[in-house]
Amino acid sequence: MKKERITPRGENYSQWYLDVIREADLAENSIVRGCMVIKPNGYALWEKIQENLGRMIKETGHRNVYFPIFIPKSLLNKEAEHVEGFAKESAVVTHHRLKLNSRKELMVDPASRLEEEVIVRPTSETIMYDSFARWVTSYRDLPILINQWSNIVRWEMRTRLFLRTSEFLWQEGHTAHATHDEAEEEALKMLKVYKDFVEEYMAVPLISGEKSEGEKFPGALRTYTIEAMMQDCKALQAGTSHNLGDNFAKAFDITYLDKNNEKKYVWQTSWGASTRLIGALIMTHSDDRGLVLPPKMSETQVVIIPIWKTQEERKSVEKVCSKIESDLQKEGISTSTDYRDYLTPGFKFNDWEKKGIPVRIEIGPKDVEKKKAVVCRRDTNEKKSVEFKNIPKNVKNLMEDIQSDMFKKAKNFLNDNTHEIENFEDFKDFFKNKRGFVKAFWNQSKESEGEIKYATGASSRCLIGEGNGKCIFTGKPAKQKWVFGIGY
RNA sequence: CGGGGAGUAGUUCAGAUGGCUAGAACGCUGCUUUUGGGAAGCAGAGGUCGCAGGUUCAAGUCCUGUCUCCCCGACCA
Repeated sequence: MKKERITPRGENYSQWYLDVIREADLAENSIVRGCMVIKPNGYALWEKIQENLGRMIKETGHRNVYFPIFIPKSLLNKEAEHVEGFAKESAVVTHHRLKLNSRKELMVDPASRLEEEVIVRPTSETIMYDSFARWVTSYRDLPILINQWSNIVRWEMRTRLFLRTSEFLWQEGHTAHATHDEAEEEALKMLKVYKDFVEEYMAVPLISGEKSEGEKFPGALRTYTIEAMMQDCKALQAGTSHNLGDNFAKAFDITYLDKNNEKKYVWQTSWGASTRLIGALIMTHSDDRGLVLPPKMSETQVVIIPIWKTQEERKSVEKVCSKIESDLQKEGISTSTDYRDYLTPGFKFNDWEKKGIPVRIEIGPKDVEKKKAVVCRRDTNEKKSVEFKNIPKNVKNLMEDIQSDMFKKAKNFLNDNTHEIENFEDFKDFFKNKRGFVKAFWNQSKESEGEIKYATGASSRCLIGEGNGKCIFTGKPAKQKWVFGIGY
């Protein structure tokens, strides 16, 4: 029996998002508050990120490390802004033992109270930089270029699968350099790596630039961001890269002797991207039939659906399927054939559409006879009949077409919903009725940012360029052009 | 932490003013017929009605307490 389609976008965007995740079997809420269970289909997406972003991180000279999940409270306390930024969302370990009480119930053993509480890492700057202080003594030890794949805990009040969970997976890079300029170059280089990965592999178009004072990372000198636009026109911060200046070097006493035997502080960067990227992928491309995956992010790129009535037909169809499957694999295309015999073809079509598999090939008795198969692309639902011998080449081209068409479609959407606005009345008017990115000149200050947010719900996303114009808020001459939007 | 809503089968929910053996749909198991866009019939399995008290001849339903979850805000990748 036909079930209702996935909730249409627009009516209830957040419900639609959750439906896509459920129907594609990516993840579910855990019984642990605010945490997420990532199921195999969802984890496969994370593995694509690890594989490709991970390779790009290594290619830029960084090596992987692992630091403890626990951070002594005293370490977290060392950088003033940093503490303040994370204090409100920390999970704290206070005891190390449980015991059974007289009713055989488990309880915390009060005798096991830790002398110093440890914090479950909300990010690893502090625990890593404590080590950096010992690793660095000479200019010859620099630069330090490391990366860590790990989980992170931030005790958020409100959570949402992939976008904001109390525990999430991420990658965090940490570097130390001899000079400010070298650190700045590194921060920008890694922002570029993120942008390249997200646009090229995930087909998610971005705007990128520096964050405002109010939005920057606690403890950073400057924060750079990549921002994506979701289909409800809200902005999603998809990754950040920070120039930490010498703030942490001073707090953790990370110093080296330079060529002139002078003691200097190091200059640092950190940068991270998380499972939120998966949320960005889902919200950028999915439609009312479910998830849509770009070929470069899909574990299975082509699914083959065999169709038969009689056992004889089944034999000849399966023979053709396995030939086509091996032909495709020779072209480097990952395939899967759905041989489940207790389901109808219609059910399977729908099943794989919900999962976002880029291309479906239908092969039945009619096709075997004509030596042609029906090839259907997920992103446009376009079907065509292709001769068996042409399938490998055809599908290979289709992979590239889908990848670039998905990017173009999302890019057009972003452009169509980006506007230039020059005065605050129009600005307020815009966010009253619509959503999207607004480019405007702005003399940034924490106070005006707060007032803009109060009046419109929008906040600055990033600085995108210089020029001459009038500040959107004060009307005074301004040189910086910013992008504003309603954020996730 | 503010404002709403909900806890009943694996899932989504229905069970009005208390009343017979607690229901449906989907899912699950078996058999049969099906199979080119979410198949159909028949037969089954599956429940401490969130938890703890109380009122009553009788509580999923009323009262008190308590816990949890969801949605919208404030906070954040």
